[in-house]
Amino acid sequence: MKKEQRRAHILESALEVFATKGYHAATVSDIINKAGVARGTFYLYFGSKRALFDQLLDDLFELLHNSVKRIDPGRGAAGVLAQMEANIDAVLQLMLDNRAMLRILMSEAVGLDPGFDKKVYEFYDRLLELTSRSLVLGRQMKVVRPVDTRVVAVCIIGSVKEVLYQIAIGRKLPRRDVLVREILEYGVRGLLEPEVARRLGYHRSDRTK
Amino acid sequence: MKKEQRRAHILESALEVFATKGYHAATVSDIINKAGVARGTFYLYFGSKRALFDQLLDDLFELLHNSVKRIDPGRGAAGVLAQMEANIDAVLQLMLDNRAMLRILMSEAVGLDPGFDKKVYEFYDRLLELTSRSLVLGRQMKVVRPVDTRVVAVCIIGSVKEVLYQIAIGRKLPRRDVLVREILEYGVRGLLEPEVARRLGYHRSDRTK
Amino acid sequence: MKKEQRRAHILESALEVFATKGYHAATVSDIINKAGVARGTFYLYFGSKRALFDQLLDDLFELLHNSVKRIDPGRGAAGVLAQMEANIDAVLQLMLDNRAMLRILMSEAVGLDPGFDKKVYEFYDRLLELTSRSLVLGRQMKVVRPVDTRVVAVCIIGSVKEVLYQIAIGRKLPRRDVLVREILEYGVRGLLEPEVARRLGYHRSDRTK
Amino acid sequence: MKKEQRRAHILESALEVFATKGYHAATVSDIINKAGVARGTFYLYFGSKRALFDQLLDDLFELLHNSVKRIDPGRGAAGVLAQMEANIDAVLQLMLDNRAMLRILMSEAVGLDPGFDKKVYEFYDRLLELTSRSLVLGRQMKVVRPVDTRVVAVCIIGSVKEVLYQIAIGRKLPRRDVLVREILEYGVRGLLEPEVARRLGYHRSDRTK
DNA sequence: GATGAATGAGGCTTCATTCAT
DNA sequence: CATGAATGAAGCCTCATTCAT
Repeated sequence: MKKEQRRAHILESALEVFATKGYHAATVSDIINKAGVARGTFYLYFGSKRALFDQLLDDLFELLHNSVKRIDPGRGAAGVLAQMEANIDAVLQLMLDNRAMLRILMSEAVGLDPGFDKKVYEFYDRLLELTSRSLVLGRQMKVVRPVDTRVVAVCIIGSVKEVLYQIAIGRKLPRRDVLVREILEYGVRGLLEPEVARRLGYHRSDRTK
Repeated sequence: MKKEQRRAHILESALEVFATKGYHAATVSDIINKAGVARGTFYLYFGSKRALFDQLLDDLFELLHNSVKRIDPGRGAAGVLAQMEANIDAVLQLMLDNRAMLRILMSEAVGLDPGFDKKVYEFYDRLLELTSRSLVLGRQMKVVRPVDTRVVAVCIIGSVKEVLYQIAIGRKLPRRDVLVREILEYGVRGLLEPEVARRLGYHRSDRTK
Repeated sequence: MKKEQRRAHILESALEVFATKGYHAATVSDIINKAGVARGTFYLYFGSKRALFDQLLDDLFELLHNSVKRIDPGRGAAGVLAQMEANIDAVLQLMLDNRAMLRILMSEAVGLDPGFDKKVYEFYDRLLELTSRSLVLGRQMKVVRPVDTRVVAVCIIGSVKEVLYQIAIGRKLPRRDVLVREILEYGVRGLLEPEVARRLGYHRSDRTK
Repeated sequence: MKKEQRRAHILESALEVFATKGYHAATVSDIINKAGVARGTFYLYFGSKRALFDQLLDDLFELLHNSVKRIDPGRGAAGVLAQMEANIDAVLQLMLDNRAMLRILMSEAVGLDPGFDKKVYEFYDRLLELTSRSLVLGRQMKVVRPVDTRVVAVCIIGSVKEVLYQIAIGRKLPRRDVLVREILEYGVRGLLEPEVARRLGYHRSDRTK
């Protein structure tokens, strides 16, 4: 039991160090100093700095994955929207409550090396898959207009990611509830005034403008 | 003249190396080998590896910035949309034509260190500023419904960025024209069928659902 | 009783590990894994990895020493030869039956550090002393021709050692009885045909060729 | 040119360090301190401590190999003996003139790791091959009595090696000329007084004692 | 200007040994 | 007695940068 605590403690310390200095600038010395353990202890629990970061990333992805629920179409269009909202809210809440993890996801886990890239790629793959599926579902329910679901899924993920990224690099944005609402509305109703949309030919569902 | 060519040659070589191996994995040796110059020569043209990367990033940001035109409201709602489309198209074209730069932007320029973050932050700042301004303009023209322009600007940027990111990490997405259309339509008209939007109360422009 | 068994068990395990991986490449972890004891237990029985190896070497040298009997001159020239043969045979048998120890002797005990060298030096010293003494005895019995007993003793030891060394590094050599016979005959009668030796002036016992 | 000198200088310094402290105990710091070069310079010339030692060993083996000449049977039995003497003399001279190399060969190059063992094995292989061939030649010339040439070749090499080994670990032995004579005579005429050999049945060339 | 040999700070990792339980 | 988690000294190697030619 003590071991698991120790391990968790080192992991936490490393998380903070990585978030502050970045993966490359962070040294094992930084981590063990912060954790207050000996050098050897570090390697007792983690095979390498890289392996520890791997672990951190896996944990983060698992948390994120768990906070996103698959859409249940059973409750109609309004229900689907509510579920989408809940998902966005959960992701934002998770990441905003843990800025260190946010920085890891948004900065450190990017372009580290092919091995990491693969892991990140696969994570976004799962996320895109979930999103795409929801869009296809929406199409079947005649709720979503004809779109290229692959591309639009990317746009949706991108909106959430960018909000988080901007927060990660320090930009001040509104409170979480506003963020969720704006992201969602931007996605579902778009930017135009209904009246204008109609006038510009955006009132039909087909692609022939 | 000769000097400027040499400098450009080293810069190009470095771009490829950084894009292939990433900033940290790329060594000065890699760069001078690719460029075919001596080690000392490298430092004759660039103060440090870091300074060279700075230069590369500045160039990239300038290119990107130049490919985005400020929206001219004089040509009405349809004109504004066309200009937005042109901007998205220009950015995609620029980056798709230069995968090395795309990789730099999407991977290497992220989370390098606080100094770089500032540069990147400022770039996105200018971009967000432009986008926000367009949105405010749209509001004034009564074309855009009431939104939090700061947040929505982030969403728009995020959509474009994510499309580019997914391409950078190797995902196959449709041709550029499809991408532009989908991004734009996702943004301006949203996902919902007009009929559904109306039913769900998304037909009014105000926020009181 | 139990303690002595445990100690012996660790010693055996270490012997195998050292023979397989070599002294330096062998870690205490390797040894305790093979022995199935805890790390602390190791240090309960042996002061250090080095001390254990010392022990192993002492045991080996004692075994070897015991397998070499002092020559009894009482039984004439033929008896002396038979005793020499028995000694060589005993050493070969001992080492061939225990390849792990052979490897230790031939590889690991060599050039470890000045402290070990002393131990090894002293072992060979005793061996050379025994051999030299036999040669001196042979001279007194007028059986051995005039030789530099110190040097020739080294040659004799060298022949046996090299045969063992070649076996240790994996060379296929004939069965033990052939080895003993060849080593012995090489030593006592030399290489030349008696007729040739006579012709070349090797028939006299003195040094004036 | 300067580079080759630098390289040779580091090599020499390393040779001394290895001879004094042994391969494992010797650190790269020891070597660069002795050579008076920076750490990086070491790695400019040698990929690793191991690679440098490899080089040292290769050089040594080449020197040794060059100092051993293939026996020319054209000059009769006496000529063959003279050539054998010359070979032994050359090897002893080479090694005695360079105690550092002697220690490397006798101590450090033994049992280092499988890679090194192979190199050493192959060196002795070539040496044994040369020696065996000479023995076969001697048999054909009816100069050498019937022996197992493989085993006897090992004995011959062993005699020379052991003399060198004993010197390497610090034993005082006679001057080189005495060593050569004793080794040679031990090999060619054996230990017995001709008279005794005859009496014991060692006067015939066949194996039926 | 151009070259490339030389530098050395600093990083990661191993592993023999200790000691509280 | 036995355990195994913890320790930290010490080693190897990399690579951005400098500078004499």
